[in-house]
Amino acid sequence: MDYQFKEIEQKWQKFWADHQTFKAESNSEKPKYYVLDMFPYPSGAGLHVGHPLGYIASDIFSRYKRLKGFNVLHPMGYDSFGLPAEQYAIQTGQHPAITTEANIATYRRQLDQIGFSFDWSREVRTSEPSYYKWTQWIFMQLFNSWYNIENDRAEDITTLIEKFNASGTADVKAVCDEDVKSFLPSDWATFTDEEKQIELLKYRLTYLRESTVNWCPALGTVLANDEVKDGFSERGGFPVEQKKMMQWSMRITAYADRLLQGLDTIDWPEPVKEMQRNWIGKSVGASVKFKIETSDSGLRTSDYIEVFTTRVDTIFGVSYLVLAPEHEWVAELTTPEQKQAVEDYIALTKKKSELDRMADTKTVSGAFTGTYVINPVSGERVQLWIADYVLAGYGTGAVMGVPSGDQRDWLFATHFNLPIVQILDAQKDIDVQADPTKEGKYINSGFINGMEYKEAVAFLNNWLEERGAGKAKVNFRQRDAIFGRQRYWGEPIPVYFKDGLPYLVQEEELPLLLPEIDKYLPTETGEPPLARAENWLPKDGGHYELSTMPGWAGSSWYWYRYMDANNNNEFASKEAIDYWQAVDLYIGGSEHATGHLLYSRFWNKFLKDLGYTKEEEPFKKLINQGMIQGRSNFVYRVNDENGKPTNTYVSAGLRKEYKTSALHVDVNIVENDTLDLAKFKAWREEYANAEFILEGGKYICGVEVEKMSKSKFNVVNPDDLIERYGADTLRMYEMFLGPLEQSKPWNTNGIEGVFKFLRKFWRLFHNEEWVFHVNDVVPTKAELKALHKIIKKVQDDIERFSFNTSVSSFMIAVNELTDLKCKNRQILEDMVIILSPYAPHICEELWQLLGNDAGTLSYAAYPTFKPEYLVEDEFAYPVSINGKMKMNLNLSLTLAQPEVESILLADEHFQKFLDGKAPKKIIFVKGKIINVVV
RNA sequence: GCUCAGAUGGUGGAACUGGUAGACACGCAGGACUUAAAAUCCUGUGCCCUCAACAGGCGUGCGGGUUCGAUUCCCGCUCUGAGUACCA
Repeated sequence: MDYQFKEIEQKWQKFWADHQTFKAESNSEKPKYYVLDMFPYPSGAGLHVGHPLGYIASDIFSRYKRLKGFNVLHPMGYDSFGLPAEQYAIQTGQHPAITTEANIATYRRQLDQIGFSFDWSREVRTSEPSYYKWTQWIFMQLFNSWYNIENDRAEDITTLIEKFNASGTADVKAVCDEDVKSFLPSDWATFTDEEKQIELLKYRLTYLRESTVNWCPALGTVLANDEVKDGFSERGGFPVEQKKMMQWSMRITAYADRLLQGLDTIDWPEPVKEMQRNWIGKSVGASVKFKIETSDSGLRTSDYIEVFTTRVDTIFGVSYLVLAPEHEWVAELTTPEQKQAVEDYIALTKKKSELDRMADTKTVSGAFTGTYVINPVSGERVQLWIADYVLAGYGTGAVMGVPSGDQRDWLFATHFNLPIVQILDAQKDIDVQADPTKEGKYINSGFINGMEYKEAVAFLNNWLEERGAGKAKVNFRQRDAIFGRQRYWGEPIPVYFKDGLPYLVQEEELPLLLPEIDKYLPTETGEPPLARAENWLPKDGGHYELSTMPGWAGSSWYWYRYMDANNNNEFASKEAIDYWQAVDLYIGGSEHATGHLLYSRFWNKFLKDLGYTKEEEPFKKLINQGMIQGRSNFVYRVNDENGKPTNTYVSAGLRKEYKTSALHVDVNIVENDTLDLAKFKAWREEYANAEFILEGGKYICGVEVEKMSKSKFNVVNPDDLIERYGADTLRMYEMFLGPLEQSKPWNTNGIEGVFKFLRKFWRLFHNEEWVFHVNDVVPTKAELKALHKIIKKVQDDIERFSFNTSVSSFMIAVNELTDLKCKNRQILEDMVIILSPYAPHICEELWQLLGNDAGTLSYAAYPTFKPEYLVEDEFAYPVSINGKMKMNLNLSLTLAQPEVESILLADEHFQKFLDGKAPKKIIFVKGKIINVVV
């Protein structure tokens, strides 16, 4: 029979499902291997051809690892809480759970068609109560924990209470809010329960705090920093404004250093690590206090202004101090004479939008407050300014200006005529621009004159600390993550409020179910949708928290749930966690670099601190698959002289001769950029009577690379391709397209080549009449060579995730075996095994035809590479003259340079190239090349 | 601005440690089969010069360098894509 992909694929997909072929056991004699895909949000649009790219790669890897004798965990699930289902609910009244369920069914059908070897018995859905029960449980652990800096890990809150009881705050080194109280054990004892709770909340790893949040009125919710782009929401592009709100936060900053250090231990793409490093933004420096000079009018808020600097060594070069315009002391520190100027300036900065402020980094602006501060090291008075280049949200919102060493300070000083003092003898041309060098010895720098950088920093930090004027300090850009959304379709936060204080619900009450509501909108009074729930009340009185968890909650621990997905007593059993440990290979998009991947590492470290898990890092190796862009096709409608559209469409090559408008055309009625005219006429009514100006008898469409989207008619659906070519062809073609990590436009041109390859492979096992036919003769040397070449090649390729090159190699191998007329069972059976990770259906069928038990292919043994079959005794040496390849010379590989030289010089053909000239030197590299220098 | 990735035929791409650039596939051209088309098969296909060539020249973004030899290493530049942005 000819290659009947449809029957074959259906047969084996059913077989795998019926026999649970890929069910993984959480114990085995075999070594374990955990392959994870980033689970999808099940959107209403279904899968397009770009989505499965990473899944195919991970599936090939999983199948390969099984053949290599590993016990492989390769699960799949759905990140099923999210905004689109809720937006749809708002519009239609349809419960998001129903929409989600339907979308998941579509996803599942599409995924099944591609023949993935997922263990579906471990499927998770973040929106299922059986799953989010444990997301809530982890939240409760965070609430019940604090970060002990001494032990550098999270601990149960009871250890903090013990410390308070024993010695008050004296011994406590914690990551906590800034406004914590200092108290003695005797004070603690006198606190009311309420006071104690208020104080403890300042230490908990998830805590409430009034924070300025990114409020998006259009979405009716708060967004995380990474969900906001240039003042607009990443999803939907709605304006975002700043608003103060009581919010749940996660103390991720406690883990900043460990998150940074961990990056050095994991095999991730360098750009993702770099993005996380930048996001965390660690800077080592010092905080320094500048005393405020009390003016005659008695202005004074505090004794000091504290600045953060990474160049404390330049402190003698300070010629002014700057506060952010939003700094809370600005009004109090402004003298009456400067009041007008300062207020005008603040008004000006307020008018500037985020965008203006970013675009315009060149213009220098600022205003003098009239106040002076005292440089702690030199005792010098310097002016206190405000300027919008200082950000209120970073460091202390105050900066010391050192014009000789910092270009931005230099511009500021030059513009406002402030002094520029050289502080290092190695600084050059500081009258033209700043020189940030750390070289040389200090000058004009008081007691550090003559010192070098390292010495000066250490000395100054000490000096400042002894006098209480400053100290060494590490600053992070990263801030605590806000953990609440004013939305319906998310995990309820397992907290209730009584007398204004938050309390956890009892563990037995979990899961705290999402209540039914009549409308999925905020209430008229602006409360979140959950406020609409009737009779949704905690049994101790009070009311439940009305926010739900953000999108990243459910995905921050899901890889553990897969280890033991159906466990009702724990998020995963200790045995399962001990066995599977961490994800060995994680494949997904780089868009999650600073979101999901950072939060997951945070929760992972937390769970480890509490002893529930073992691994400091959850994802050992990460691969980012490239984005598949759309490739749009266009037709060109001819316009008449008045620019009015006609009914005529001109082929792309001829369009310059006419006035035309380019119109998107459905890529599914275009093949190799040639338009199917009949389908085009049938596509839309307005084209029914279209006329065409053809080139070479064809209508050629224009091409452009854009995002894949419905409105551009460039969405290619895997279902259509599977219908036409089968899943095995789709799988191989997606890999054949190019390197996995590279982004590229989808182009169906070329899929025929892969389909032809599979037919050719099928034909190897059949005779002219398409009857299955193999023989049992002893394989020839040439056949063995072709086989072992591909065994080695594919193995090497898979290990380095170069799937595109192995597809080519398969083609070469099958071409070779076809030329050799190979019908040898031994050879072909090994071919079936090595191709099976890529094209599992056809291989299962052939495996069975070869007489093996159905379905045993998935756990067959990968053939062993034997280098002796590749050993050659002759090699066609390329002979080049002055590096230019001229001819090939067949020589025995046993020959050494002297013999080779004499044979070469005796060669007539070679002599022709020499053209009478004498060779100066002959380079001979055994098995590689002969190069003659003339 | 900074960081990272990349630039190879008409197209997707290959060349893994400095050793025959363009594998494999698409497309295109020619041929076989067919009444014809589709499908299938065969042949050719980097560019230029040439009737043609197992003749010559050019050729991996551009300009230099190291080397017997560079797509690969080094220096400088251009362009494209991604991320990030007054971070003190």
